[in-house]
Amino acid sequence: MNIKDQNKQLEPTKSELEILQVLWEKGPSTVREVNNELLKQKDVNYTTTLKLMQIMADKGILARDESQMKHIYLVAEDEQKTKEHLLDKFVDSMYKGSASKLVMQLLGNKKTSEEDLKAIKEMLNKLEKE
Amino acid sequence: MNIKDQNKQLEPTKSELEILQVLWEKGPSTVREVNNELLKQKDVNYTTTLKLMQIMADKGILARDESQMKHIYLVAEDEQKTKEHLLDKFVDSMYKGSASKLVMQLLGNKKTSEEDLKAIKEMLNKLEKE
DNA sequence: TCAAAGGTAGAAAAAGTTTCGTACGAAACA
DNA sequence: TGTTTCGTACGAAACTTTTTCTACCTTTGA
Repeated sequence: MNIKDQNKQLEPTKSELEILQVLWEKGPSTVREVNNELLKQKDVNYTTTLKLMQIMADKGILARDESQMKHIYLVAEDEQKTKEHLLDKFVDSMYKGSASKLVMQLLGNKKTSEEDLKAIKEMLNKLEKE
Repeated sequence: MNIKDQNKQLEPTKSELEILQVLWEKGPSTVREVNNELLKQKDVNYTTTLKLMQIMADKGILARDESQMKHIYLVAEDEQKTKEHLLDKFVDSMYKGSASKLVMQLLGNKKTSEEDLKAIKEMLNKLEKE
């Protein structure tokens, strides 16, 4: 396995990410459950979701419990770790690794709410004390 | 053109993003120049880069000056705007739109340097005064 | 002038991702 | 028991993205 392949394992595709998000939120689920969630956002066939989740299981992104007829899928990797990796990649590629640049953009963005600002300030204060 | 298509225009693919990054950094360039930069990161054929940039020009992501034999390509969209859009999308999909969650992850990350922390604090102070 | 080097363009192949059709097994139940 | 419902598996089709091949034009310089 070369470096590129290693990265690939850590880089879910767009559709895979949608499924991961459902599983992160709902916890271990059957294909049917995941598909029902996805249906709230978009039109998608049951077998499509099934196929995708099977592929993800093959890749090692998901694990599954096959002891029952309705297989239960769960995320194999740690959610925080995966997000951290994706965030890192994003910061690196978009802001040359500068976290402050990203935050600057975020704060300059109208969509950043007052609450968010407050939460960020509190976080920094807390960090400072440590 | 439907909404999905509009979004698509704003969403460069992975390879397209690599090219955008070069152009953001280096400014208007020829295909050869861009390709040389890309070669520092990965193996890529000249014609591949050419083709990609042609496609991007077709899509309107890039503009080009054809007055000379060596066409000069430049980014058509505003860099900040594009990054903002991509960041928004990222926050939405990964952190359900919560900027503070993203920052929290960023700060918890070992890769966030002291300088970054300092810069972020200053930024917040500045924002507070306004 | 002619060959070599370096450029663009377009078609098509290759690779990757997503979607769908179909087959078939297990459970539920009239 | 038979039929309906709900599940998985698998292959192929459809679509998107990336890469390559080839043709041909322009510039340069021996």
